[in-house]
Amino acid sequence: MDNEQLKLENQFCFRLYSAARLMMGAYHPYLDPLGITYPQYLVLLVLWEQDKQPVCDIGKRLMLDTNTMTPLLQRMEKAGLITRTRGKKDTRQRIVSLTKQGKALYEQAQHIPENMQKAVMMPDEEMNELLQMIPSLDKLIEELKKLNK
Amino acid sequence: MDNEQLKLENQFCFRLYSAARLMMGAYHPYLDPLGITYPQYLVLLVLWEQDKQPVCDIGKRLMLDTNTMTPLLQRMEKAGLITRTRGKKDTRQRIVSLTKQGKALYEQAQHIPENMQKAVMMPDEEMNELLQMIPSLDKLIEELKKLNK
DNA sequence: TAATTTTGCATCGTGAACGATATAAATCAC
DNA sequence: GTGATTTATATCGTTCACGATGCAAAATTA
Repeated sequence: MDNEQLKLENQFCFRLYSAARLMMGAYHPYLDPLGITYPQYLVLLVLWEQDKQPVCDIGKRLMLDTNTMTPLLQRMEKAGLITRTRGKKDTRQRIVSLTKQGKALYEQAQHIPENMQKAVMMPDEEMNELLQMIPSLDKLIEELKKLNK
Repeated sequence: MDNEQLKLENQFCFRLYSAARLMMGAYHPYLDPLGITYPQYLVLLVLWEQDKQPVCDIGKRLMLDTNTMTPLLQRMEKAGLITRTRGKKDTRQRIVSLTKQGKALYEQAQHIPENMQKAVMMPDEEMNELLQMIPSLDKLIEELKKLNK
């Protein structure tokens, strides 16, 4: 079994997969007190930017289909973070709105990004390396989006 | 809601999370014919490098705990890819071994890495950008591993 | 307008991830 | 060697991710 490309060490995707998992784990200390999970945090980020969006718009931002979004939003509704009302113009749509509680979490989330940054405790130099990855990641994501269609 | 750091656009983790998901999706055309999932592919990569390993060693390589590994391996055993035998020296251990079928998949997996690379269809320049990310990703993973302990 | 296609959402089933908890075997401390 | 601790694995419950399917409303086409 000597195909170098088939060694775990040489798998780019495994690194992405691991980094994403570990990163989500690192959010736990900051999201647990708010009673939300990482995907729920992402939904809130979208709604904090713009309240009252249909499910499909949120899904497009997060690149998630309704079979993932619907149960996720149902849990958030049960938790009192959002409401899901019928669209007036297009009655198929479910308009997702922040509740008072969902809006209130925004204040508590203020310091999550900087706390995360501090938590990783990387020297500035390494932090810059990460920031330099962003354009490459974005290009990759664009390619993969095309591929997954 | 004007905290720039709390915009989805500025979330490094969201990019990781999305890239990892989409990348796994891109593996589908190559893994479906083999009847395996991406995490199962990772287990096979580890076993193809070195057969007959206890669960914890595989878990360490993949950075996954037994609560993820055990069900994953049980499914792979049911699919006839591996066997799980008791360790002789340490009877607590489960030694995971490739079956004939599990070994045979190695041949079928030979071209997955290059096919994936072709599928993404990135110009060499962008591919190099991705390869340049590897050291930074590895550093990040190391930091996060410490953090998740 | 009637027929067709597309869109928006929901449901179901399966496979991960992972926190919490349990259990037995191995190791350590004294 | 006995008691305490650690280690290796397993189980359970919850939340995601996602393929497949269904359905009704909207948009398109005939």
